[in-house]
Amino acid sequence: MQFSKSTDYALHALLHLGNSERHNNVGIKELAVTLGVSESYLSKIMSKLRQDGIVRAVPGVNGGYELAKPADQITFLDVIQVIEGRQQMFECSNTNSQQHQLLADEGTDQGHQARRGSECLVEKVMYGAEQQLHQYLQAHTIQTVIDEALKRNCSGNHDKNKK
Amino acid sequence: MQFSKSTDYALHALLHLGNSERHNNVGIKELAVTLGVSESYLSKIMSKLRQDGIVRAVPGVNGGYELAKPADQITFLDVIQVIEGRQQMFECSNTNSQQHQLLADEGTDQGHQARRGSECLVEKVMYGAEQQLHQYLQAHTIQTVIDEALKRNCSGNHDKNKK
DNA sequence: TTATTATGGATATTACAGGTCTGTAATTAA
DNA sequence: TTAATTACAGACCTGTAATATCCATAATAA
Repeated sequence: MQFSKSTDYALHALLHLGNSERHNNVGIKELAVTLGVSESYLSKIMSKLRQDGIVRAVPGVNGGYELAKPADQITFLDVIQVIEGRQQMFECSNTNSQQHQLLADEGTDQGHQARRGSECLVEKVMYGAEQQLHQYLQAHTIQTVIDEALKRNCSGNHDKNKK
Repeated sequence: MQFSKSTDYALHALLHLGNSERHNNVGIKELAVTLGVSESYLSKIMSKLRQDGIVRAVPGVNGGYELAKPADQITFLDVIQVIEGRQQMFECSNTNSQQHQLLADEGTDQGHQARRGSECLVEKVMYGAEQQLHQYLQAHTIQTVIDEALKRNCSGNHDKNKK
């Protein structure tokens, strides 16, 4: 139950792109060095982001990556779903087990979402939890973090002159 | 980014125990058949639950498992953390990268929780999201689901006479 | 004591995250 | 046009964790 490193890389890469938006674009080499990860691997991740319309890539000399849309329109949820996939975090392994016969008996199939077969009550709770998570992740964007960083730098530097 | 099958098994097993609480305890054999999983594997999971004080186990003839505390005191979060572990879902891989030097500059180490080194802003967002998830999971217990099942059975049967 | 039941260790198997390498395509500078 | 640069796609490798089985052992009740 952990987010993959790829998600970590993706988020940090986007943060970097969002930060240096005045420069046209950033090459994979610079990104890789900044994040401390190999170019080969990072390029895989960037490709995914490109295929999903999060970044734009220009090949050739002086090419590189740039955000495909404003930083405040790229939510954490977007990024995570591109990298981790869109399958739900919990799926009941056997909705047909005796367990469900007992509990749901003949589970009133007008239920919530008319999923395949009778719905699992455990899955329902887990689904609700996931929605909570998604809601929060959707409310936070790349821009959110950039703003936070700027704020911190200002309030941090004005009397934090440690020399 | 998926919950393991073990978590699925654990939750369903506890649900079963909570349901047949009037009977003293339930053997691994019955549990395994009910859930449609092998005894060997399920017993590993039950052991974890026992070590964490979620269930009690009695060996010997007519032995088995029973809930170690009332079903409304066993939260989904409890169960998940026993099975999946208590590590946080997201950890920034390199807090010392150039990335963080740029963004956090010298990240004001009176920060939120005084974690090791300067705190990562990405991690901070992810941590917030995880808290949302935990909050929800903590509000739902084994009893919650049992109640839901009973409610559904009642309202489902009174005019759902499909024959 | 004996049958029963859970426990723990060892071991296999599989899937996947993480990562490297190579050749190809696209673009720009010369 | 050519050459250098850069992203792209695919094949491939590797270690680790999830899933699962089997067996020997300990504990308990009849």
